[in-house]
Amino acid sequence: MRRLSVDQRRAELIDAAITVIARDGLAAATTRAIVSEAGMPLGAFHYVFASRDELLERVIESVTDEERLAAWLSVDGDDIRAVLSQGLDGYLRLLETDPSRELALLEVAVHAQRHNPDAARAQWSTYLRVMTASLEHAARLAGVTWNTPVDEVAHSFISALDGLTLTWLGDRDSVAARRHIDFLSVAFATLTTPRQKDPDAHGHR
Amino acid sequence: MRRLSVDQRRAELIDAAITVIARDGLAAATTRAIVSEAGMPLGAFHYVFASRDELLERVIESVTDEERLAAWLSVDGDDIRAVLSQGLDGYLRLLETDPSRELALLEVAVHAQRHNPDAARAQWSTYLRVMTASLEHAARLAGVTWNTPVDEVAHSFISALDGLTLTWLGDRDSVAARRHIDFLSVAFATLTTPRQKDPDAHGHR
DNA sequence: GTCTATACACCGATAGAC
DNA sequence: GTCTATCGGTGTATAGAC
Repeated sequence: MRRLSVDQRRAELIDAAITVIARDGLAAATTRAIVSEAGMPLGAFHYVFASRDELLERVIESVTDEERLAAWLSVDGDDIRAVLSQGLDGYLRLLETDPSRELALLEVAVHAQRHNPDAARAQWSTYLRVMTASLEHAARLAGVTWNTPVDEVAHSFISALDGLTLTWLGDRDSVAARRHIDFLSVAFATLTTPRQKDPDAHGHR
Repeated sequence: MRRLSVDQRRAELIDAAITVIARDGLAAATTRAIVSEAGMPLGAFHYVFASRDELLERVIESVTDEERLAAWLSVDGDDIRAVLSQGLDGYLRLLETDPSRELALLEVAVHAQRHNPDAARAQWSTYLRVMTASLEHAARLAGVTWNTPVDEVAHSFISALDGLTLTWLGDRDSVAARRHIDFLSVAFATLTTPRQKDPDAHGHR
């Protein structure tokens, strides 16, 4: 009937899988539930994916952590503490808006950790790279430089973000989460030093 | 043959379930796999539990987060930064020793988040209470007081611990984790102030 | 009370009709 | 290329023998 390209079908199935996992959990995301969500017959599944596991791999890969970090693009201001705080708050708002989606990503990540450690590690590298770029962007905005290697800062920041996510999903306490964000902003701000725009302004020439 | 009390059977099945989940993952923890691990016939399962879900509920309840916090009991020293660092490092060593167990706890927690939010919240309260006590203990050891409400500090600390866990499970980078621990120790130390042992030593009398 | 045997639903995957 | 019908296997739960 409807004639779709293989790539198109793959994309629709990946999308449908994320929807089902977010709504009903990973265990309920059976091949049948996924094709039903996508409005396709069961046969279409194994026509474009070798197995359910292969689909889940593709789900991991498609889950761009950049999504999580999109909040960073809209921040501004010249105070590093405020910039970090805005970025974290933007992410928290994302979390509040769609908690079950974040829970779904967590489920898939934990599943991958056990069933496909290599893919999980690779995804983690991407996450680190994007976070490093975001932190450099934030420092540039606020007119500061990181006084600690930025990839080390990024590691700590990712850890803080993971913790914020897990804790909020557990207690749904947004007030406490925002207090925590304040604490984190101050803590990370101590890893920066003001940047001299012009060496002559402070120089020894 | 062997005559066991219902309570005894329940405890053995819960224990077997944790073993199976740690080894093979939550999805593989079927009733058959669990009774097999416990050395019981399948019929014994539904004799003491109404369903697989009921068992998983009991698993959540039995998973004392106090385990995670046991590391705190062995720390000493009179520098708050060092005490916090030791506590976190002790937990990291626990994580390094038995990663699949922590992964199992994470899987169960995520599952509970979706299938039994109330139990998950209750468990979280316990966690917060124990962490609060640990932090008070740490401050006493180091001769300082928290200058922020201790339950707020505990919330942040749990978030940091959750992040440490999730990040380490993702990248298995112990060097980076220990650098992060140093950062956290310094950051949390700023929330304390030295305590006067004796008012007269500094007093105005 | 304890355990064996089995019912019944649903899983992933495929063969083969169209 | 697309989809229906079905296979073999495994899941939870239970009925009934001991």
